[in-house]
Amino acid sequence: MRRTIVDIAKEANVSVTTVSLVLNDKAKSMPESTITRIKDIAKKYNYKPNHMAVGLVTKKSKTIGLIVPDITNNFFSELAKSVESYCNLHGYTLILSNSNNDSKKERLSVSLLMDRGIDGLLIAFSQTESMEKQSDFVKLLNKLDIPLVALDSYLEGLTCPGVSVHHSLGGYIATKHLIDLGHKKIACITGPKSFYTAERRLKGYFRALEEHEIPSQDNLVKEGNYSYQSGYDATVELLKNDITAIFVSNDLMAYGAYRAIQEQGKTIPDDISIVGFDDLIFSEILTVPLTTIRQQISELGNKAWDLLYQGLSDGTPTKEYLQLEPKLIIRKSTKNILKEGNDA
Amino acid sequence: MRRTIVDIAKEANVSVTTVSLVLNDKAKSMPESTITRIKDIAKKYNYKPNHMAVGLVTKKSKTIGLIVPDITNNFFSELAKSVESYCNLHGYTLILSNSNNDSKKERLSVSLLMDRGIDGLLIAFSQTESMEKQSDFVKLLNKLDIPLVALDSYLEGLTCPGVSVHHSLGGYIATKHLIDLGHKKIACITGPKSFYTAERRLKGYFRALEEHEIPSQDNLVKEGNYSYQSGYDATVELLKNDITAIFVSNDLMAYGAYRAIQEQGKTIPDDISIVGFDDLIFSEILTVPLTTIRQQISELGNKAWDLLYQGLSDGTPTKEYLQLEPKLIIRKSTKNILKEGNDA
DNA sequence: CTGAAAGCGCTTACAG
DNA sequence: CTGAAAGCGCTTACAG
Repeated sequence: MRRTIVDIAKEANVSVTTVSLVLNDKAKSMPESTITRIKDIAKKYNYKPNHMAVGLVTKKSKTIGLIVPDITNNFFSELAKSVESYCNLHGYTLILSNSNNDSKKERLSVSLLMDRGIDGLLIAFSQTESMEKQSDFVKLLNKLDIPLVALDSYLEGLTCPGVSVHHSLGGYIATKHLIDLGHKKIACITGPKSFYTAERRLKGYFRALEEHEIPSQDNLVKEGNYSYQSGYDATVELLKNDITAIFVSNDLMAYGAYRAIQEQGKTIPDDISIVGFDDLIFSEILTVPLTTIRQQISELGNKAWDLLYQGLSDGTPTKEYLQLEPKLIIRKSTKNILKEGNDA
Repeated sequence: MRRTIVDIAKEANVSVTTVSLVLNDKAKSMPESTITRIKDIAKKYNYKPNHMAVGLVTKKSKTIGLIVPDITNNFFSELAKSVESYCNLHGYTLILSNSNNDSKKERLSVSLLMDRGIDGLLIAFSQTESMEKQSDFVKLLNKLDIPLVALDSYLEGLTCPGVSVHHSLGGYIATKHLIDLGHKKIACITGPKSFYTAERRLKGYFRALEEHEIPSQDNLVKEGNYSYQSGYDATVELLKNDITAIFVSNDLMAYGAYRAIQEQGKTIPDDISIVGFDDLIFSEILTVPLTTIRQQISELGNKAWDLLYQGLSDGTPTKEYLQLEPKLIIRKSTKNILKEGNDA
């Protein structure tokens, strides 16, 4: 049977006030004997305060919500894992919610979680909706009376802090790597342009080209939807042009590109160099291991937590949007076409 | 500002009792006018009952816990997604906890969740510990006063219901498929034998062999740890024998097998047929798509929820352990070696 | 320094 | 049929 603070007070012959004070380490000058007596009894019964009772009076649930588009996506499960560990470390519990890339479900999740009385909220937005429709959602979010942090995504007009990998820098680094290897005819397979991540990565691609005075060509940029099949399809199209390299906006599409290239009897990296983005575990074990951009997800979770915790502790209300440095992982899918040597 | 039941009672000129009754649809013969008046006011203020207050008096948190070894593993994230959707459907909230394959952390999670006042618990056990050490954990679990269901794993002596894929049947089907294709020299790469899943799958392999009067050979069974590298290593060893097929206990190890086979200049399925287990998304997009055993994870989540819900609703206390039928997905990595045709 | 008491926002016997 | 009141298990001003 679960004991209450009253049970302990009785057994220790003190008031519940005293028990509460002692157990919360708020007892100042109290006889050491009383303190140990109370603590001993609490330990004996393995006393744990009733979470709901505490929450009712303190108005804190010690719970935080995390909304992701799809926990099945490895990026988000890594993120959830990281965030969960930080939550636990600080005595918070994580409630996970999948929006299934559906903005309706996303809004529903927000209100469900709010009704639950979460103390803070982390959201990785699904980005499948037009800006206009989002504007009232943004308004709602800005009015929330709990700290909020945006993960790996952003909505126009949001006033909360956020954190993501520096996607445009990633696109830049990937493209620059190709340029440094002597490539000039560099295509790009981007994700849906309405996605924050895709748009930023594409921007990096353009910037790298521009900086090196390589004119960009519309027909060398194809839009996929981050799926394997779309990577395949885009590559089939792209291969009709005279290209030597492709920057692919995520690894999954890069796998599709591999297939298309192989089917055309061409080889990687001899005929076509490929750089991906994400560094899925499979990228390393491909027959031709994929050169790609790695996102440091656990660091992302760390920063996200820091940002949230700042809000939770009512520190200075940071509104900054952090961008973490992505990392180029050079493997075997890119080749230097200047010298007669092999890869990078 | 968040309204309370008192605010609504005042505005509607009724008692809080009445408001509570109406809002919980427990009002029997009450003037329709009063009901609508109260409901309208509630809607106007977007009233939501304070979750902690309700919980304090009803002793229900409408929260359930899910402990998994590693959410980063696609199997568990699929499972979590499925479970979460059923929870939400029934008005429950899911708290996710990672045990990181660490039984200490697993026990900690259980007590943390219990302290939180969850109404039910789903656990996919990490199976990295000896049976003896587990026995007190089992005792603790059996004493829990909330419904519990075991997921895809089991501990000796547990008295709760559970559900998993019928692993031994999966191993059987996989091996029988190979036998049906004319193979007789069939190796097996198993997972850690201390794992429930690995042990069961291996058992299925043996049963299929036995039923077809193919003697099993110790040197044709290698134990891996479910990792890519271990699949590779095991295959290198196995290839020293005269074999024509391998049943690999999970897809990731099968990928390692692919690499080893390829490095030896052999081809799949012409020289070696391979059957995996899991059906990861990558299995389909391999150069030689992998024949494998698919676990129907969303159904698993469904059944798990049903089992838990039965306990939650205090129905008949089922103690059954359900085993779901696995599905053979035939692709290109297995070949019929009897007739001169091609694959299955 | 300690304890009695109010109060957090609900639900639910129990009277009227 | 309705409402006053007790009570869920805590925390925290406020008196003594």
